[in-house]
Amino acid sequence: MADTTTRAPHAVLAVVLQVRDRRLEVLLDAGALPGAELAPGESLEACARRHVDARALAHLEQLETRTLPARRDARTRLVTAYLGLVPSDGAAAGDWHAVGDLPPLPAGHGEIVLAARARLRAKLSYTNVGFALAPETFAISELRDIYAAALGHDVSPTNLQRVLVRRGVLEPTGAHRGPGRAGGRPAALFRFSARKIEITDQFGFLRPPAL
Amino acid sequence: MADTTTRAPHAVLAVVLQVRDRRLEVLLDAGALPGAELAPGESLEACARRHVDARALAHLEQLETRTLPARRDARTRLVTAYLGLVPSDGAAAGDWHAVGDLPPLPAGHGEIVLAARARLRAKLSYTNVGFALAPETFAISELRDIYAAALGHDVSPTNLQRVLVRRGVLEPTGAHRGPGRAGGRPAALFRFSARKIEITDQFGFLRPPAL
DNA sequence: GCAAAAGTGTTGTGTCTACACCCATGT
DNA sequence: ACATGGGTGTAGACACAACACTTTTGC
Repeated sequence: MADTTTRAPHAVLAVVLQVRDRRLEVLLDAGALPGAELAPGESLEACARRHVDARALAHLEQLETRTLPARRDARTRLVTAYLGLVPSDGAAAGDWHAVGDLPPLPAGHGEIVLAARARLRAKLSYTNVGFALAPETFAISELRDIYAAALGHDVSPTNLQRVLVRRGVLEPTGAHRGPGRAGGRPAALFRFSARKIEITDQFGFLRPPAL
Repeated sequence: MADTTTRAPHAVLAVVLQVRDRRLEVLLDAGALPGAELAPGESLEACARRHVDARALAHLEQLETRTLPARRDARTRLVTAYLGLVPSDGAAAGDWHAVGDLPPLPAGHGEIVLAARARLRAKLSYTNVGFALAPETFAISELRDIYAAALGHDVSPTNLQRVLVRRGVLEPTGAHRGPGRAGGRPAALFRFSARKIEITDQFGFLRPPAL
């Protein structure tokens, strides 16, 4: 439309995260978080997907909206940040950097990445978001590596399996993976029973009375 | 500034909640959520406080940003919603309505109120946000009524006290409230040990190894 | 003493951690 | 046989729900 230039700038940034080689990585574009100016009539979510390989995104959610100093003029500049997740076997094209070892970023981008990681860590504990980081099917040891990289601490495969199966988050496929070069028992393959986000641990306390 | 009218409209709405008479209530302004257009150079949070009695707000946090249909023209209209909380003994001036018995609201406002209530309910379980709904000091039975109204289900005073004290959220003041007309044991008065939000139940599961 | 309101004791249950042990495969 | 990697059994810790019981007040 002709009034495009009369709109105050509103940008959408995406923090796209992935686990590869046991590290949590974020997608950068020209040394910054990928993003775009919101076009007239465009939804925020559509804008977030615009500069990301949308097919690879298994999950996308809004993080927060901030005012950032503008790059050129001094006017208030609004930025809405999104968190996107890509499975570890997804098309990994792009400029991925380990979170926690990032190059210098534009003002504010670093904080947004940390907010995204904090959100991911919290949601791994009480939702099934893991599906968005894991391949379609996987062995528990593979899932363990993904959780450990995302959470930043070691995870016991024993308990990971039992917790997620008890909650109904994971289900066995019946298939098995062949053992590696050095032998070892074949690993059972699992899948996430749902591939969209759900809360799996609803009540921290104060649940409603049984009757 | 002279360029005010050239900015695309970005509004900030506030869902201000309060418990009064054992009901969760929301503040309305002229039949809609209170809000304002963002002024140039103004922060989102300052804008949210602008049309609310800012002294009474014990807590304010951002909810989400949406695109809503504009009221007059057909352009995309961005709205950032905030959740504000007022203690039950705060200055209650304003047009308060019971959540769940609201008059017809502008498009989208109803959903935002429900999102705010859902956020409050979740955070009551794993943070100390209760401080923002409760008076400075209170008896457990009073806190019970506040939690029950906000959560929408009955709450046991026995367990509420033990859970919150064990977590270090509540602490006894040592003072007691005189008994009512019909007698009864004097109630001990408590306070929240912190008056800003903290996470009190950090790990739902998968906590880091003990050593 | 009795009713009312508040607080404590105690038991049970569910969910998680930790760790020992058992199973299936390759060499 | 034995090393390697995967899975199961089980005991203990912890936090919360439920409910009975005791304490402190007014009448």
